[in-house]
Amino acid sequence: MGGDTGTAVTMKTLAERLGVSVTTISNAYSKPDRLSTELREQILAEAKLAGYCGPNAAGRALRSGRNDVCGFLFGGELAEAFADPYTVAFLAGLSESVERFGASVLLLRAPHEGEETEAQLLQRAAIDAIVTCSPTSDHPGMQAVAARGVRVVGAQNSDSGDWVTINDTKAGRLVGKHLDRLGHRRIAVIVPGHVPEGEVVELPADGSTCSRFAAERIRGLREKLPDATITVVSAGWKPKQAGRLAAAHVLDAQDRPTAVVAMSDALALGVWDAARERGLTPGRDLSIVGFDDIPDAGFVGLTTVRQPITDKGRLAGRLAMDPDYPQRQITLPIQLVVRSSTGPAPKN
Amino acid sequence: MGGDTGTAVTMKTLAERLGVSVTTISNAYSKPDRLSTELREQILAEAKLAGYCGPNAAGRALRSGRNDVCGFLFGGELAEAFADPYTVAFLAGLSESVERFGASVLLLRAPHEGEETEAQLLQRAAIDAIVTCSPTSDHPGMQAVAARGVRVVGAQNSDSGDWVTINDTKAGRLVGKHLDRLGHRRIAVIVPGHVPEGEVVELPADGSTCSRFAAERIRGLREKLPDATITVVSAGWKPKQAGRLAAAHVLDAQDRPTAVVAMSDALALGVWDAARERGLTPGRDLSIVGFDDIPDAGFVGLTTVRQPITDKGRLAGRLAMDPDYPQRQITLPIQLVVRSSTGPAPKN
DNA sequence: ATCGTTGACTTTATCGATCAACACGGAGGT
DNA sequence: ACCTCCGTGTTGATCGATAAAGTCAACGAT
Repeated sequence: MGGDTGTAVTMKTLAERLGVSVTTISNAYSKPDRLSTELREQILAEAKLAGYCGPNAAGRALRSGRNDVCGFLFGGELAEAFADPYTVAFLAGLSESVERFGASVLLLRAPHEGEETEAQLLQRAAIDAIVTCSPTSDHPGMQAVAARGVRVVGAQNSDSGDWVTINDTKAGRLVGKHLDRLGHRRIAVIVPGHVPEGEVVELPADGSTCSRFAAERIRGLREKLPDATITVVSAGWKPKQAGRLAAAHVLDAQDRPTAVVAMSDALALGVWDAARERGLTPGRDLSIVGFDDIPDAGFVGLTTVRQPITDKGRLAGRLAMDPDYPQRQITLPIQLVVRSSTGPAPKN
Repeated sequence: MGGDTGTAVTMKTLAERLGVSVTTISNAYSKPDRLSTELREQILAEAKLAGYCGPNAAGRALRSGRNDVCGFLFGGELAEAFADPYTVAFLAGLSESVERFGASVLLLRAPHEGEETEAQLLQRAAIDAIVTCSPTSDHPGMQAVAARGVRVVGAQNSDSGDWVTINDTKAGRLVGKHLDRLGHRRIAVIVPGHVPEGEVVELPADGSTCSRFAAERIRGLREKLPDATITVVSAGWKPKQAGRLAAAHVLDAQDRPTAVVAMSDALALGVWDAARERGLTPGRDLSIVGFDDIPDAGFVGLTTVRQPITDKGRLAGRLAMDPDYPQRQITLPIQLVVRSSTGPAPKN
C-alpha cells in the first residue's frame, strides 16, 4: 500500500503526480466549490493512495494566519481544573462553542513566578485567542497573557478588554440582603488565593487586598449588612481544602460567626466539612452560602448565587473566536437560590 | 508606547531595526547560549519596546517540524470527559507529563460518523502526537486518527502501535475469582457503548461484539466462573445514566443476578443508584463491582479493580512526546480492592 | 609564521500551504 | 463578429521562522 518512497508526501509531490497545480490540491481540501466534483474526488482518492495526510497544519496556519485554536488558561494545575465543577462546566460551554467555529481548545496553565517553562508554553502556543478562567484576574503570572499578543477574553470583571462575567456587587447584595433578613451580624467571608497551601490568613475586611471580583462581592455584602462584623479569610487556591481550613480558622475563634460566605460553592463545600467536623448543622448552627450553583450545591442543599456557568463558557468562546461579535463585555444574570444551608442566626 | 506603525512586528522588522540578522533574533529567543548576553538583553529589550510578541508559533512549527502539542482524543462530548473521574485523572497525568516535554494538550473530540466538522478538526489540528482515551478503541470514528499521520498512543490494548494499558483478562479473573468465592452464579456485566442514549441492549455473553477491553475482561471473568450464568448488557456511553439504565434492565428481569460487574466505576455508581431505587442494599442484596478505583469508589465503598489511572496518563504522555522511549507497549499493575459493595450471594 | 579552534554572527535555502492576480475556453448578450 | 462574464485552474509571491553552512576576527599552540 501507500506507494511512496518513504519521504513525506506534500501537496507539491501530489500535484506533480497528478499533473495539476498545488493550489488545486489545496482547493480540493479547503474550497470544494472551486473545482469540479470529479477532479476533487480524483484528487482525494489519489491522495489517500499516496499516503497524503491532508494539508499540513503548520503551513496552513502560517499562511492563513489562523490556528483554529482557542487557548484556555487556568490559574493552577490542570488537574485541579478538572476537579473543579465550576471549571468543568465552563469548559463544557467553551469547547462547545469553540467547536462551532471549527476550532479546538488548548489547555494552558498560567505560569507562576519563576516558572520559565510554563511561560514559554504560553508564549509558544499556536492560538488565535485565549480565554482565562481564573478565580482572579490578578493571579500571579496572569499578566503574561497580555504580552502574548492575542485576543484575550476574561471570565471576570476588568476595566478594559473583552469579558463575560456577572455583576459581582449585585451578587454580594443578594447574599447580604438574605443574611440580613435572617439576622446574621457576625459573618466570615472566605476568598480563594493569597497564601500557599496549608496556611490561613486574615485579610482587610474591606476587601481591598482581594481580587476584584471578591472585593466587589464584599462591597455588595457590606452594603446590605451595614452593622455586621465581617471577617475576610483565605487559605489558598485548592477550593475544598482551602474552604475547610479557612472555616476551621474562623469557627475555632472567639466570637464564632453565624454565617460563612464562601466565594465559590467548591469553597463552601469545604466549609461544610469543617462545620460537620465540629458538630455544627449547616442552616441551623451555621449558615453557609456559596456562589456558582454547581450540581453538588443542589445535592447537599447549599444556598448559593446561581450563575449560568456553561453559558459563560459558551459566550467566552464566541468572543474569543469571533472578533466581530459586537458585544464585547457581557454581564450574565444571576439569581439567589435559597436552600437549607441558611437559616435564622442562632440566638447565641 | 509600542512605537510601531501598526503592522505586525516580525523578526525581520526587528532585525532591520537593530541591524542584526533574523537568525540572531531567533537565537535570542530559542538558543540563548548562541549569542553574547549583552546582545541578547538588548534584543529582548528592544523587542518589548517595539511590541514584538515573540516568535510566531506557526512559523516556528512549520520550519522546525514540531508543534509542541499533544492531542487528546476523547470518544464523546468533551463536557462528558470532564464529568468522568477516570478521564479527569488520566488528563491530570497526561498534562503533567506533556508539560514536562514543553508541550501542551489539545482537546479533541473523536468524530462520529457523518460529523464532517469534527473530522476536519482532527485533521487540521497542529499536533505532534495524539493520545486516545476512549473506553473502546473501536469507538465510531476512532479510526479517523490513523489517517492523521501522527504518532498515536492508545490507552487500551491493541495488537500494534503504542499503548499503555492494563491486563484486562487478569482484571476479569480477579473479579471472577472474588465473586466465585462469594458464591455468585448469576452475574450481569455492564459494558459501555453500543446503543444510543436511553436504550438498552443485551449482547452475546461471550463478549464477541464488545470492544476488546470488555471482551477480555469477560473472558477472565468466565474463566473463574465457569458454571455461572453471565448476561452482558449495554445502555450507551454516558456512564452514570447507562449504568443505572442497564442495571434497571437486569434487576427487573425474571432471574435477577446476584452480582453486577460494571466495566467502570462510573457505570457502577449508576448501578448503585438503580439498586437503591429498588430497595436493594449493595453488598447484601446485590453485589456490585467496578473497575478503575476512582475517588468516589472509596467514598461509597465500591469493590473495584484499581488501576493507576494518573500514571497511565503520565506514561501515555511520555510515549506520545518521546518517540525514542524504548518501551512502547506498557502494561500497568492492577489490584482488586474489596470494599463493602460485595458480599456472599444471597440464598435467594 | 602557520594552522586549527572557538565564538559570534550572517547568508541562503527552505518548511508546506494559501492568497491575489491572472489566463483560458466557452456561454450569453447586443 | 465582438465583448463580457463565469467557471476552472495556473503562476508567483509570501506567511514567519529555523537549520545548515559560511564568514570573519581573535587566540593559543606548534
